[in-house]
Amino acid sequence: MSSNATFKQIELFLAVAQTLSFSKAAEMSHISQPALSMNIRKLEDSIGAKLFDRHTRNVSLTAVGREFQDMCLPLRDKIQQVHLNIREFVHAKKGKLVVAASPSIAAGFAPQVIAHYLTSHPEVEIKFYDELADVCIDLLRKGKVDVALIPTEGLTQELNQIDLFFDYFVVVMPEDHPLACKAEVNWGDLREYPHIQIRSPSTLRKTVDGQMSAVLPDFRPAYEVGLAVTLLSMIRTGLGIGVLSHSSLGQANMTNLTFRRIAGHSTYRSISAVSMNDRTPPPLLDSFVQACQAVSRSTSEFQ
Amino acid sequence: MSSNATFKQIELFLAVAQTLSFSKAAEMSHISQPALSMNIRKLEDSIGAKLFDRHTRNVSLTAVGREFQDMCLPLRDKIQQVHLNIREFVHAKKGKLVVAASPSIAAGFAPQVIAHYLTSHPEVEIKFYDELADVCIDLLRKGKVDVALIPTEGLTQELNQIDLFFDYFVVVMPEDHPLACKAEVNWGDLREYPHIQIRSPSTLRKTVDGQMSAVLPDFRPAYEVGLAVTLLSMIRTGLGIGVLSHSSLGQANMTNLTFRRIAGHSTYRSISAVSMNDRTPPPLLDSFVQACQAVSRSTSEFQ
DNA sequence: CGATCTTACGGGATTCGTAAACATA
DNA sequence: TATGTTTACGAATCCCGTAAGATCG
Repeated sequence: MSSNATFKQIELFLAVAQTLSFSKAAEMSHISQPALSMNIRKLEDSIGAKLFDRHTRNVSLTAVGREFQDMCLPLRDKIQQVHLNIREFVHAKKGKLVVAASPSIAAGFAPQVIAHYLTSHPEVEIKFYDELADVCIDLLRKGKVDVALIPTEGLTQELNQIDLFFDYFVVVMPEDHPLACKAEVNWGDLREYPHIQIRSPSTLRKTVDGQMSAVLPDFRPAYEVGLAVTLLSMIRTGLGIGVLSHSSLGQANMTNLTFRRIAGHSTYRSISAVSMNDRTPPPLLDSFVQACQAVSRSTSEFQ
Repeated sequence: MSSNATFKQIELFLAVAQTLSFSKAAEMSHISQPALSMNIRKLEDSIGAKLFDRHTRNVSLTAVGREFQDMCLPLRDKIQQVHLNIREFVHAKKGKLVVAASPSIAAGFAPQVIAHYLTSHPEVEIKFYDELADVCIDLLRKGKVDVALIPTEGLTQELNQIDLFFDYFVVVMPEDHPLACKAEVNWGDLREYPHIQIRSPSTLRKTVDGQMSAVLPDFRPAYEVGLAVTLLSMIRTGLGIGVLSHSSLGQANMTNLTFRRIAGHSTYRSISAVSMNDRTPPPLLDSFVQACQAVSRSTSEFQ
């Protein structure tokens, strides 16, 4: 009647079924033989049928016992597999990790980190979102994402932030552009040239809008585009200049283009690995953040 | 560290994972909420990682918890399936049965019983051996066979025997054979005609040899063949007569042949369902033996 | 008589439920 | 403050190991 059979009882049953001896199975299982007897009896009671025919010198499986053995052997395999898998997961040997990054980070830093991470953790399955920073934080809050690589400004305390590197703003222009003569430029230098911006309200966009408005009250971009690739292409044809983050240029096609760092205030932002403070981190998170730090230290464009 | 997780703990974990509430899960599982808390804690300890993030107003799965849930859901299905299957097996709804029969029974009675049994127990899987009675008993002893349908003579006490029907010896001959004029024959009537026998040392063969030797000291068959079909064919062509059991003729081609019952002593044998006395019978055995009795009662050729 | 399983029994660990404490929205 | 989880603790239960009993070769 009762449906409570224990893993241990099944293990013990299989030991007896294998050895066809209570005493040997007890020794093998490191329990006393009477205790084993009782366990088998309990199991038989819960099943409602004898599993073994025991005579003084001979133990043999009944028909029900044989059937039960046939069913339990794959079951034990499954249980052991679950055990093994969860151990590997807990010990951060394999697992799943959901990563988000804001657009500019997704364009340069994040892919490099993921590639680097997978060389040392080939069994890990990474799901990646490239979304605006606000969306990343929302995904974090909802628990859809384990860690976000985003610019950090005014994060609430519930978010745990580990700084990775400073991402400088640069102005991108054709190689023969007048500004290319200067070693550094500042926000004021930019106001004379038509701007091309990415349409989405990214943190970069907001910063540029704010700073440009300060030096040119009725600032408006000449063009708005959806993708960074389009933006660079338009700059290359001489339609204007644009502000991007230094870290995102590593993966871009920069032929006939050059860039200059912007000097002054609000000319960089701190990029961090952000996770939820009050949630237990996935075991892989530590090693992933370490990979982020390793990449940010070892790669010149993130320094 | 410890690798002991209980079925119950997994059930409780899944309940909490489903409801995301300790109190609801406790109520659903009919245990107190603190007890549930403790079980989850034990499970977490044995896994070595937190499964839930609990805050006062909010319970959510950790990454490890999600992974564990993904692994446990199919595991629970498997466990429930084992439960269901073993229940069906114990309650004789489905299962396996290994049947053996001696050659003459395998030729007529056994197939009819099996066919009849499968109409009422379509889920049962029957394995069938047709072997000499001695071999059948050997298979019984070795536990390879659950029940044997064999002639019973001098069985030891370890064998449990349930009588089914009397199988009479008959002499088979061409329709125009001189003996066909008689309503009954006796062993002495047979000595004047050439005998054809089946080669194997079946119980039938042994009986015939014994009885014929009594009436004809240097009795020897004119021909020995391997199969009953061959024997009948040779009788049909007039090469001799042969003794078979009545029950085995039902399935045979008897064109141009007729048979007469042998009168006197040692002219029949008792056919029984034989199983091991000291072994727990498979749950299906009872119903199978009942099917044997039903067939032997309802079919005229077994009366 | 020896090997092997079962029963009996006492002690220790486990587990449960009630009640109180604790933590957040 | 109200809701929901954890801690504390006493009692009941479970489970194991030792020792004795039973059974068959």
